[in-house]
Amino acid sequence: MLENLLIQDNGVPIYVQLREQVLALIGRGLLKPGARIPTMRQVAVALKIDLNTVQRAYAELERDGVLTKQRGVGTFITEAPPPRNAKKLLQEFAHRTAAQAKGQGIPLEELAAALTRLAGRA
Amino acid sequence: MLENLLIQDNGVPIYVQLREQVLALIGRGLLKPGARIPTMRQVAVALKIDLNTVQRAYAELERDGVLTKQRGVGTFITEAPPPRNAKKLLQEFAHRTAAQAKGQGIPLEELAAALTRLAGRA
DNA sequence: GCCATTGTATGAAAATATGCATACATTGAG
DNA sequence: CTCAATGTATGCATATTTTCATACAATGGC
Repeated sequence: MLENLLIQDNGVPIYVQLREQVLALIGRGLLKPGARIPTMRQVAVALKIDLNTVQRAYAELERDGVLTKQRGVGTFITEAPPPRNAKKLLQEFAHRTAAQAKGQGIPLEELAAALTRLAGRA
Repeated sequence: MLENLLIQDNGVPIYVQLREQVLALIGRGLLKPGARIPTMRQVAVALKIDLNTVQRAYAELERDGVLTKQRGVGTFITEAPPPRNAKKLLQEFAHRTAAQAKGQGIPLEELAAALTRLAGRA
């Protein structure tokens, strides 16, 4: 997985870049549920960033139910996605995504189409 | 143009968000070469951010040859701006969104449907 | 039990981002 | 020339981000 990570000096905080890239890898299916991901120390060394910075990224991913950390063992992709009030969650997520897309100048129709295509490949 | 700008509290520096969104608007064709864009003060007031922050975003865009600032006059899109790939932007955004949705346990099909509904109400 | 591995925690320092206030410099309209 | 509009610049305060150093805690293999 380490070879798929790249930290850029573009003003975006390192922990944000790392968090988004892990999410992207999961989305592409390169990281499957239950899979082990590199230790925080490995990531820190490989990307030449601080352990605390990795910790922050991992912590946020765990807070979002994406990762599960096990002390002394390692960190893994969460097996079952967090089950919550699915409808409310979906609506909130959709609105947030719509706002982000609008900010990027991306038409919602095109985004919806792209997501449908991605869903088809699952 | 101001109505197409949206600053979020997602850890990404404000000046980065602003810079990227201006680039997105150009790539989308909503800002054409030679067109005048809002003054830095207008942006600062409209988005409720600091003048210095706008200045930084505009400065980087000028450094990249995207904008041309004229003291006492205004700021304009450079006549021959570097091309921006709208498709790539959409794909990247879609993948990122898909990853986030997956991490939240949201089926892409449902998200796509929800976004389509939101698009219809525009 | 020992111990290497891995995650967790803390405190300090430096760099960066943001807001706030203020002032200066240039341009064009009148 | 006068003046409003606009970009440019500076200093200070605060919060955030990152690095550095160091230590603690739990797990599993031996």
